[in-house]
Amino acid sequence: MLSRKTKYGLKALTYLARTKDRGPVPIAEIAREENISQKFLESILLTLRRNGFLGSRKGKGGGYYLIKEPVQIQMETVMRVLEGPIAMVSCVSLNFYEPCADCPDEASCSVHKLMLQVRDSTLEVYRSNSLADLI
Amino acid sequence: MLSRKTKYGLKALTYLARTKDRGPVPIAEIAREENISQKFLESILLTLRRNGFLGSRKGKGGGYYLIKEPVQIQMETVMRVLEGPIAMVSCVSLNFYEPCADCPDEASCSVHKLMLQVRDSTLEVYRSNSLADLI
DNA sequence: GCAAATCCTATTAAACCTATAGGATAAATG
DNA sequence: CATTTATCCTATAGGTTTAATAGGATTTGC
Repeated sequence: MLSRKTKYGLKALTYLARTKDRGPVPIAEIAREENISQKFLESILLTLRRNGFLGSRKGKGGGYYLIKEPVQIQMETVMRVLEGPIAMVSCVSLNFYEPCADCPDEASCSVHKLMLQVRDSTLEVYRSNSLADLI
Repeated sequence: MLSRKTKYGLKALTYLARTKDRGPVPIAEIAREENISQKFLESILLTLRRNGFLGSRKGKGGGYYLIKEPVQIQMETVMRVLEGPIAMVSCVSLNFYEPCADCPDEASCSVHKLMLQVRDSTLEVYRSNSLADLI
């Protein structure tokens, strides 16, 4: 299941992409328009900023804004930041690899074999979608 | 992340597919060979039996066994039984559909759009793999 | 100075996952 | 028929994660 964090993060990014000519947008507005708990969204936008997707301005007239073009924001990166590993098991993870404690041999592991295919096909979806494609 | 329940369930099914000519295999053997907690595996095999994948025999010489040919056991079905919905959000789920409470319009929802693609590509992997393919 | 906003940490409440406990039931065997 | 082997079944503990909230500190614009 997709976490709400990711869901809300994607919605916020989309919202900011749609309003990108308007300058900084306050959290309160995004939360209201997208039906998201404001405080929760606050922490999500913070991580998106810390990970280089968003810029922010404090004070009156402030808010969040995209610091890249929507076309340049790949879902692969977004998903890793919000949701974590794309792979369903760590032993097939590209960025978060870890061997399974219980599994003596990856090459002969049925779970490994199946999850590798799932990872590859999911990755292809994320790689072929930028933020611009979601609008 | 894949739950351990699913992981163990897949390993057990694979084990039973490999030993399918030997008749019923006791839980204890599978647990030992695949490094799985026996009690936990017990409950997993129970659900697999209740869902029509396995048969069982009690008492001495008893155990679990496949009641279909490995080729006929599709990963799509197995995954639904063990892991639940294949979709990452309920609004794109084929078998567990539920509308999102916070989302006024699916057609224009970016999350919906992306997750639909992920579901389709994942589904294709599960549909093109039977238990026989994992051995 | 005041209001509007982000920034940041901590805490709670609920849900879910993994594993275990403890026995009930059934079958095979000598 | 007693013993052993094995599944069957329910309940529950313990831990982890997630979602949301609380409460204030800081910065900015006017």
